[in-house]
Amino acid sequence: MGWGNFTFRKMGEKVVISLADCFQGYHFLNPVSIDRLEQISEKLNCKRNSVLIRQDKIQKDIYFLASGLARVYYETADRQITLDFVSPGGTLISMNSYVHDTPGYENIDLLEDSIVYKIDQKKLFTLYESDIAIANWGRKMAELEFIKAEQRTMSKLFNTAQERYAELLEKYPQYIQRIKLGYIASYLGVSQVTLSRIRANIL
Amino acid sequence: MGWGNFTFRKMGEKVVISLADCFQGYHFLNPVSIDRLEQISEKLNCKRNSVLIRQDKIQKDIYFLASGLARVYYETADRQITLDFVSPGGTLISMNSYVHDTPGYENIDLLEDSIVYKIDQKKLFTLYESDIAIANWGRKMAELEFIKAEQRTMSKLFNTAQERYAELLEKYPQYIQRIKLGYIASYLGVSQVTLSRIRANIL
DNA sequence: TAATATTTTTAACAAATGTTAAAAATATTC
DNA sequence: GAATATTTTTAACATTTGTTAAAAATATTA
Repeated sequence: MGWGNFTFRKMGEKVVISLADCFQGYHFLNPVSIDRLEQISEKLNCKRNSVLIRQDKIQKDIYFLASGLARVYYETADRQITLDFVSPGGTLISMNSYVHDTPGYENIDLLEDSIVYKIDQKKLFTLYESDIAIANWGRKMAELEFIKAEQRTMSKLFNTAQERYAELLEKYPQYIQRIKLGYIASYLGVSQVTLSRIRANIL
Repeated sequence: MGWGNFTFRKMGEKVVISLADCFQGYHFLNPVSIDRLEQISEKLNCKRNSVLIRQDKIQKDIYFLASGLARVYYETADRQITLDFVSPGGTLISMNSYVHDTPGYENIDLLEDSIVYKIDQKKLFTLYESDIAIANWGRKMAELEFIKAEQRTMSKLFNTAQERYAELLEKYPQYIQRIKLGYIASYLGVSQVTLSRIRANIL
């Protein structure tokens, strides 16, 4: 998950990341193993507002976002909290579902028309048992996703909402303008009213 | 720590987890692979208040806590935030350091005299390349640590400090009484004064 | 056990943020 | 492009939590 590490082209141009680059984003992989992973992948064209993963459904498969934009959020009866925005090259996964075959916590929606690759979990688990390069790639994926999640946690613990908003603006101006303030506010951990106040101070 | 310690000794319940059980906590492992892991492990007897991992040092190795109690925390110039308490059977790791060989975020101290096993990261990485069972065990470790961290995040996002304190009390009554309120307060994400108010309400 | 040090609770006040509701701005649809 | 719907900002007020400092309780040391 997370904002991909890929540099953006000119504003307005649509970023498209290849599936192989999504894989290699975690770890070097030899061509044979890449081919094996591609064979258990399926390309999907999804419309804006599609729901990829729902917290009440078992969603074992992994998605790689080739283009578009996604939002990851948790939900209770009365609240919805945005955990992350994911840009092309990023991974969309409900780790709990992927690991335990049970419903996870996260909902994942697409905020834009997107291209995603779906990897069949069952077939991936089979590859883990037979291909040590893929097993280590899968290890690396979990490790790096852990670190990304940890960085988000750290940022939320130690930086003010104002600092984090400024960071977002600087790092991803092209996306922020397309995302509803309510989503951003819940990502920052404040109410939308407070985010409006922050914006009024900054601008 | 008088009162808590007394209770503990009286109950005669010092928990000790074997190294093999620490390993198997993540995933089944065959005896041959367990043996390989044990060969790169070192048993350490550590005193209360020992520092295992410091955020400003590279600490690549992993520790398994066989007995005792540990605290994981992040620190800045003006604040210290407790992330987790770890009880026997748990793993002590600075994931960023373990993965990237760079200083991580976490400090880990022992709150009690403890027995820990240290696993040499370099040798572990070598095993990952040659033993597919260990590679998948390492994958499982990262995946399950991710899920544990996610659960902590979820709990902090959706439960009140009061609810989380009640949970702690129920889950680790024997430990909580031995931990300073300041540590618990920062784990809950409130000031110590607020935690005192919570306790006054509950009791 | 007395003396000292540490930890926890309480009190008073200040500051920050949430809530509700209405107005303004912007986007979408026909 | 006008009408409608959605999103964002602003205002007023209430509530929560943090801060500081002192008192009380508990633990440690000699």
